[in-house]
Amino acid sequence: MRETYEPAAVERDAQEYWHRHRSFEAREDPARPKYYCLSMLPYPSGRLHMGHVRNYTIGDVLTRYLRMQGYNVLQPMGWDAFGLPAENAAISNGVPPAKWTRENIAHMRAQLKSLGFAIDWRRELATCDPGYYRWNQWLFLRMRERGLAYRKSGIVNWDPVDQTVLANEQVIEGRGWRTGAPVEKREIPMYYLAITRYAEELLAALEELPDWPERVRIMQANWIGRSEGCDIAFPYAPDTVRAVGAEGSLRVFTTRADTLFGATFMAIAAEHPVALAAARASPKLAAFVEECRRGSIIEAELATQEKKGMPTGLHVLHPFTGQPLEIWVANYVVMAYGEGAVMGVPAHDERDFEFALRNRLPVVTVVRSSSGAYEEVRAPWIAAYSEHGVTVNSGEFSGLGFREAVEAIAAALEKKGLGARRVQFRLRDWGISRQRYWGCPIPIIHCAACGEVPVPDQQLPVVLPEDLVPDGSGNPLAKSAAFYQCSCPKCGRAARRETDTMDTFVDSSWYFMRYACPDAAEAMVDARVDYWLPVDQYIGGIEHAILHLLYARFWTRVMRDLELVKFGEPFTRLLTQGMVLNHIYSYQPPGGRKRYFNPADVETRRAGDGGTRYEVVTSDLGTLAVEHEGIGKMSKSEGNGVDPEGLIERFGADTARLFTMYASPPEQTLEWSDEGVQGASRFIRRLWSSVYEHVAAGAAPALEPRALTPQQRALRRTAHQALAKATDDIGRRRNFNTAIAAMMELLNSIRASGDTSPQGRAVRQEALGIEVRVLAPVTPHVCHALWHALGHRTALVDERWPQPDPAALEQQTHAMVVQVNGKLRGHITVPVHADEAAVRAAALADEHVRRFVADKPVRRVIVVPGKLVNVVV
RNA sequence: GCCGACGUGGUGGAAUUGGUAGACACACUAGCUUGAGGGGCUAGCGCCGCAAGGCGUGUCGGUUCGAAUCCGACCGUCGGCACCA
Repeated sequence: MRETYEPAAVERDAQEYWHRHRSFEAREDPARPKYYCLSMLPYPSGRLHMGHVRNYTIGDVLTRYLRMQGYNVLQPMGWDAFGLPAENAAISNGVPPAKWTRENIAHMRAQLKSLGFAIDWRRELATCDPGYYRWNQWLFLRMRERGLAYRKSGIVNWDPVDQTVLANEQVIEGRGWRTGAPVEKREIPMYYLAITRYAEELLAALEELPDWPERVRIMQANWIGRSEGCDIAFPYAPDTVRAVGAEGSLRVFTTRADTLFGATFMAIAAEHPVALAAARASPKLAAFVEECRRGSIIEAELATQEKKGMPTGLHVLHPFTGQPLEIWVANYVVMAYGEGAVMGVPAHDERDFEFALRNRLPVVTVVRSSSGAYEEVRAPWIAAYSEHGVTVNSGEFSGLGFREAVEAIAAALEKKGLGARRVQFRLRDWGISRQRYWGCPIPIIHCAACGEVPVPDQQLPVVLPEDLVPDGSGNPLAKSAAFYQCSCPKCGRAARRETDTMDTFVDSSWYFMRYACPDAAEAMVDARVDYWLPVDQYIGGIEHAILHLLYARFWTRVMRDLELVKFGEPFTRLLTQGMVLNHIYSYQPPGGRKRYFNPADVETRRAGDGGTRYEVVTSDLGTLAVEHEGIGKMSKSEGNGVDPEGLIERFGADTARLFTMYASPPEQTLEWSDEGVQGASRFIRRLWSSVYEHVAAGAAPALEPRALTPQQRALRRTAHQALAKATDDIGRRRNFNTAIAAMMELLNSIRASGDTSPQGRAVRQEALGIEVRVLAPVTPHVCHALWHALGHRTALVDERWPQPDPAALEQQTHAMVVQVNGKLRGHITVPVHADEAAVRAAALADEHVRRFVADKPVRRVIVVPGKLVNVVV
C-alpha cells in the first residue's frame, strides 16, 4: 500500500473492481431475502447538485449496509425526464427538449458513476422513453374505461400576450413571467383522475405505515381532509327564483350544523351559477365577479388576500325559520370545495366574523361555552367563538351539546328533504392535462362525428415527436399538423389528436415498478414486480411529502384493482431527507443591481486591531465587503451552490460522501461548510495512515481474548461497543452521523494506544477491521483498499457486517452519577450486579455527596440502575 | 391564511424510553514539528467566578425527586398549498 492516500487512484481501482465483477447487478433469487432500496429519481437539469449527492448517498449507505447484512438488494436509477425546464431551455437556446434532456442525462450519469453508487445500471430508464410512457397511456385508457379518468372543465392561468397557459411557477405577482402581462383565468376541458374515489382508503391506510415519518402521515391526512358534516339546502326566495329562472335551493356543506340558527348571510364563489345569474342584472356585480375570476388560482394567495364581498340583492330562506338571508359573492369561497357556497355564521366562524365586520352584517350568538364561561359575541365585537359548546337561541334545538345538536338538526333537515349528513373531503380529483409539449401525450382522438375516441391499444404508444422547438407561445404540438392530424379509429374520417400531455407526476407515480422489469415489451409490469416490490425503503426530499407520494399511492391502488400488482402501498418505509443549505452573500453597489457571491469566494477578515470580523470578496469590482444574508437553500439565483464535480476532483468521492453523511442527520437540513469538508478529508487520511502504520510493522498474530491485559481488554471493549452503536445507528435509527462519530472515537482510541506487543497489535488488527467494515457503506472506495491492506484476500463489497462479541462487551463495574436534589454532586463506581441497597450505600458514602447532604434529613433516594442515584433531602 | 416541522456553545451537531447537557467534528488559542501544503502532533475551549460554586438548551408559565425531552401560551426560521419537480 502507498504511504499517502490518493483518492483518485483509490476510487478508480475500486470502481473498476465493482464494474468488472458486476457487483451491483441485482438478480431475482427467491432463496434470499430481497430488499428494494430506492431514491427518488432526479430531474435531468444538467448537473448534479448537493441535494442529489445527499439523497443518493443515503440510499447507497443503506444499500451497502443491507448487502453486508445478507440481503439481495436492488438499487436502481432513472430520470424524471419530462417537464418544464427542458422547454424553457429550448426557448432560450433553440435546442429541442429531447436533445437537451438526453445530453443532461449523459452528463449526470457520469457524475453519479464517479460517486461510486451501488446501482444496477442495467435497469436505468427515462420517463421520456416511448417504451416507458406507452404504459402511462395504456393505464390511462384502462382508467377511462372504468370512469376513473374523465373529462371536465378546469381553470388555468392564461397569458394573453404569449397566448399560452402558464404554470403557477410562471406567474410572478399576478403577471406572466416572460411578458409581464396580467394573467387571466381560462376555462378549458381537461382530463381528471378520480383520486377522490380512493380518499377513504388512502386516509385509512396511513395507519398501516408505521415506518413513515409521522409528520408526512399527518400532512397527507390533512391534505385528504376528511370532514363529517351536513349538506343543507336553503330554498331560493322569490327574488332568486326570478333571477335564476327556476325554483331551487342553494346547497352548502358545513361541519357546524349546530350553528345553523346563527346564519346571517350566505357567501358564494364568483363562479357559482347564482353569482353569474345575479351579475347579469347588475353591472357592478358583474365587474366584481370578473375581478374575482381574474384573481389567482393559487390557494396560498387566495388565503392571504383581503376578504372582499358584494351583495347580490338576492335571498334564500332559512330552512327552519323561513327568514330571508342575503346572498353575497365572496372572494374567499372556493368553487372547487364543497358546493362553492357557505352559510355565514359570524358569531362562530373566524372568517365569517371578519367578513361580517367588514360588511356590517348582523352577528347572532347561538352557541355558548358549556363550562359556563359565557362569552357573548356582541358589539364591540372582539372575536368569533368557534369552540364547540351548548346551543342557545336555536328554537327547538336549544340547549344541546355539539353532537346532539348536529344529530337533531340533520334529522330534522332530512325529514324536510332539505339536507343530510355527509362526509366531505378536501382532496380534489387530479387534473392531469397540460397544454405543453414535453410530456406524455394523452391517447385520445377527437372526432367530429364520434366525439372523444380512445387510441386503440395496438396503436400505442402515441409517440411524442422529438424534433419540435417550443417558442413560448402555446403548445407546438397544437401547431404540428403531422402530430395532430389523424383519422378516427371508429369511423375512419379525418380527426384531431389530443395535443395536451400528462402532468409529470403521472410519470413518477409508478416508475419504481418498471425498474423491476425495464425490458418488459408486452406488459406494463411482469412477475419480477412480485419479487422486488413493494419498495422496502424510499428516500427523497420532504418537499414531496404530499403530492408525489399521494399520487403514487393512488396509482398503485389503481394497478392493484386492475390486478396488475398484488399490493396497494408502494413504499413500506420512507425517509425524507432535509435540504442542503449554504450561506448567502451579496453586494449591492449604490444605485446598482444586487449581486450574489458564492461562499467559496468569500474570505473572512478581521479589522486591523484584531477586532470585528467582516467578509470580503475579490471580483471584477475590486475587493468588496459583502453582506451576509443568512443561510438558505442552495440555488442558482442566490449563487450559493456547491458543484459536486469540483468537490470530487479536489477531495474524492469518499470525502463528499462522508461529509454529507456526517454533517447532520438525514432528515434535517444540512449546512454546507468548506471547513467541514476538510475535516472529513482529514479523517480519511488519518484512517489511511493508521492502517499504513499498523501493517508496516508486519502481520499481527491471532487474537487470544483470554490473554489480554486490562488495557488491551478496554480497547477491545471500546471497539465492540462502537460497533454495536454504529449497527444500531445505521440499521435501526438511520442516524449515519452518530455512527460515523462512533468510528471517529474508535479511531482516536486506537491511535491513543501505543501498545506494540503482539496481543496489542492483534487487538488493533481487529479494531481496524471493524472500523473499515463499518465505514464501508459510507466511504466504500478507501475501505475497499484498506481491507486488502489489512491482509484480506476477499473483496470488502462481498463481506458480511461484523457482529459485536458479547464476551468483549462484558464489564465488572460501571460508573454512576449521584445527584442531590437533582443536581450532579458526585461519581461512584459500583459492581455491575450490585443491588439497590449497595448502590444507595455507596452513593451516600461519597464524600462530595456527604458534604451536600450534611445534616439534612434524607427524604428519598431514587436509584436508576446503571445510571444515577438522586438523593432528595 | 391553512397544514407540517424545527429552535441546544463561536459553528455543524450529540444526548435513542423524562435521568451526567454539549459526544464527535469545525473554528479559535497556546505549544511542538526547517518536508511552508487546505501538513502532522500535544493541550485548552458553554457563560460568570481566583476558588468554592452559581447560571445555562428561543421566551414566559406548568407537571415531576429530576425537563433540551412532556403540557400550555408566545416569538422566530424553514417546507407544502394541487400547473416547479
